[in-house]
Amino acid sequence: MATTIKDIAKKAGVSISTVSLVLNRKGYVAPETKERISSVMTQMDYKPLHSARKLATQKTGNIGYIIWEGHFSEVEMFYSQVFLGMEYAARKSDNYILLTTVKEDFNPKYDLPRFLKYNDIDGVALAGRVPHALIEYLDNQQLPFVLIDYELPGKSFNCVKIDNYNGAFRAVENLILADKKYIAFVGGTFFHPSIKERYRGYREALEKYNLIDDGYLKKYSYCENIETSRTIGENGAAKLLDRHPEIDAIFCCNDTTAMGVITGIQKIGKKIPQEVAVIGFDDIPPAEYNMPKLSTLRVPKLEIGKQAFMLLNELINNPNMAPQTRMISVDLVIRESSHSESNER
Amino acid sequence: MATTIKDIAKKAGVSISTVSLVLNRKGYVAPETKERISSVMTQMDYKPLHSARKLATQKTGNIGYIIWEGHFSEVEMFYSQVFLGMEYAARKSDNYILLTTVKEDFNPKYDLPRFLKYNDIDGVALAGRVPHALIEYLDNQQLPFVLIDYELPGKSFNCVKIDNYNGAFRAVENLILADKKYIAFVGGTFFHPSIKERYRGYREALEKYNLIDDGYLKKYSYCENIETSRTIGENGAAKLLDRHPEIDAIFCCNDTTAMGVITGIQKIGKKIPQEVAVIGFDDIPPAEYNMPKLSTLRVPKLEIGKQAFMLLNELINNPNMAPQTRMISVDLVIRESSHSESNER
DNA sequence: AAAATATATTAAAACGTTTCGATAAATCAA
DNA sequence: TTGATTTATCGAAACGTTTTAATATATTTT
Repeated sequence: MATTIKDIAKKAGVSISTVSLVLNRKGYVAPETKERISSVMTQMDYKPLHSARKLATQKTGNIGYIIWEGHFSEVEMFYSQVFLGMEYAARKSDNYILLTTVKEDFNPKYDLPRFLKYNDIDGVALAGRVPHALIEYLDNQQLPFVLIDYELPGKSFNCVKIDNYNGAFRAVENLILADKKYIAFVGGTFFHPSIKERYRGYREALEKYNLIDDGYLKKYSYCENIETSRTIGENGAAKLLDRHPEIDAIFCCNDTTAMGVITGIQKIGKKIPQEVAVIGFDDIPPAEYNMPKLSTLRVPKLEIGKQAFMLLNELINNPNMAPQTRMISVDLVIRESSHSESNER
Repeated sequence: MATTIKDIAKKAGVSISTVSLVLNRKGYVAPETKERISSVMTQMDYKPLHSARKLATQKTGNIGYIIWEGHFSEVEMFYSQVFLGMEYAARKSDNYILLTTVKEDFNPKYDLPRFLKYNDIDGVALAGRVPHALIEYLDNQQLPFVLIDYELPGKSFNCVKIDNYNGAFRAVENLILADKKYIAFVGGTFFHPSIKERYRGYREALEKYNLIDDGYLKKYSYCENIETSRTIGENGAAKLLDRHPEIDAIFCCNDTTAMGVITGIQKIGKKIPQEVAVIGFDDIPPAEYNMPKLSTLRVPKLEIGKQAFMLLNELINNPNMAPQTRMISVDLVIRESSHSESNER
């Protein structure tokens, strides 16, 4: 039915091998032959059969993308952008990305994603916090994998990380230079190393300017030990501002939380950013459309996906590569929810 | 390297064909032989090679899932759940879902998703509003496809639809029975037939109870002709309540908008639901965690995905099937943002 | 002019399955 | 007992590529 390489060969008056050569841009083939073959290919709308190619080359051409089910449903704005980044990168090469989720009570014995169970992938990307049992499994299977925005203390794996520490530091420093004196932190679960790092950046910026004293962190930071969400932000802002009305800025562990913080502040009736400034982290799509527009640290999510893909590709072609970690830096983008430093003076 | 069907055959002392038969649960094979082969398979951790299978069966085993890029980034809470529903369904069969996005200025001549360009799929699911040029292309190519939560006036395609009309009708009726007198509508773009239908349900419920007069809709409905989002809700609530303080309930075209409406109302300082009740549509994950918790129409997103997958499968196995549309019904779930009918009396 | 090298093309094997048709043994119907 | 049917197994072709090694011609080097 569909045209095959044979049809092309016949019509172009050459052998199958030659057609294959031009298809793969390999070996020597005379310019005029190449030209003729190419034109026959487009003319006959030839599409090489994926499975046949993959069978011959002994690659699957697939890359797995695994994420917690909860993350995908709730924090997804972030990780689905990363997914898109991988997808875009994959478009240029010959790969498909298979996205799947994994349950919170994952057990590698029973719940293995199909593409792992059947070995239908050349490599795997793990997005965000992910079951450790899964990481272990991949490590044992010698399957190439990269961690995205996650790491395991002690172990050194291939990973793509965000420069959380410096981003947080810069944000808080910006608030300080904008003359804010009581800068609070609102965040969610500390299980995630990224959140930890953001908190550290916050703390150390305060230290640098000697703003921190014994009780400071106890007073001014609010964390609920669940996945970060808008609700945490709203609760946090309410409680914090109630107990400590002197707070004039809040740095949030991410944008979702920050948007919650903003509605929390607005309900109390305080002006943003004049009375309380807010800075988030991530720059997810709605941050820009929020009212007021959210100041935040732009994490280049597509770029992260791209880097993950490229790293994974290297790894696939060179399985014995030494583990590599790529650090992605972030940009402070000041919008309406905080003053820009320069506006301030 | 990896064990092949040959290895299994040799070790089990049978032919390749027999192994294939047990692998595919086909034909006659003696119970004890089957048993022996099976145990050899698990023992040797045999994983049939996908590409070889697919080459032999002449199927790709892939299904494409296409969505507008903007939709995926913003309205994604909804369509990504539908995607998950397909993924779950696909897990039980032998399919992978390839998710890809398509740009707003899509042109089938240049921007064709790779899996379409190379024919790497057996069928395609189109999520939500999607470029008409794409639908046309698929139709011409005779590729099996289903529309999810979308339809084209005039043309009859395979699709999975939400019972938008009845859902909206029931929600508004519920508000009426809870003694609300001035029920507004806030929504986004009418390009999407689902939104249109929700609006129609709203209107006809009012008609049924004779609440509607000449100027009603003009007065009480607010729509911005862009993709629906939180911002529309906030703007809508602000303007509507400013001009018409008598409004005591707002029915929203979807949850995202409804959550925006809620913050809008809260900023004005009105009590929800006592002064203004709010009902959304979709029941996306954050609806439940909103403050107050959002009353809404639960759309079974996973079920939609599942139905789409099943319909697509039927279609793939029987390409000449008459176009079918499956209507998925919705449930009214009353939470804190509106009174339950019974609470009211 | 011979030898070496670069260019151009191809035949055939290989990749790991499924499936068709053949064969043979076991069971059943007459 | 014979012939038909069911049960069980297998050999071989087919699926559409890539790739290796061989062959042939053209070009360059000696």
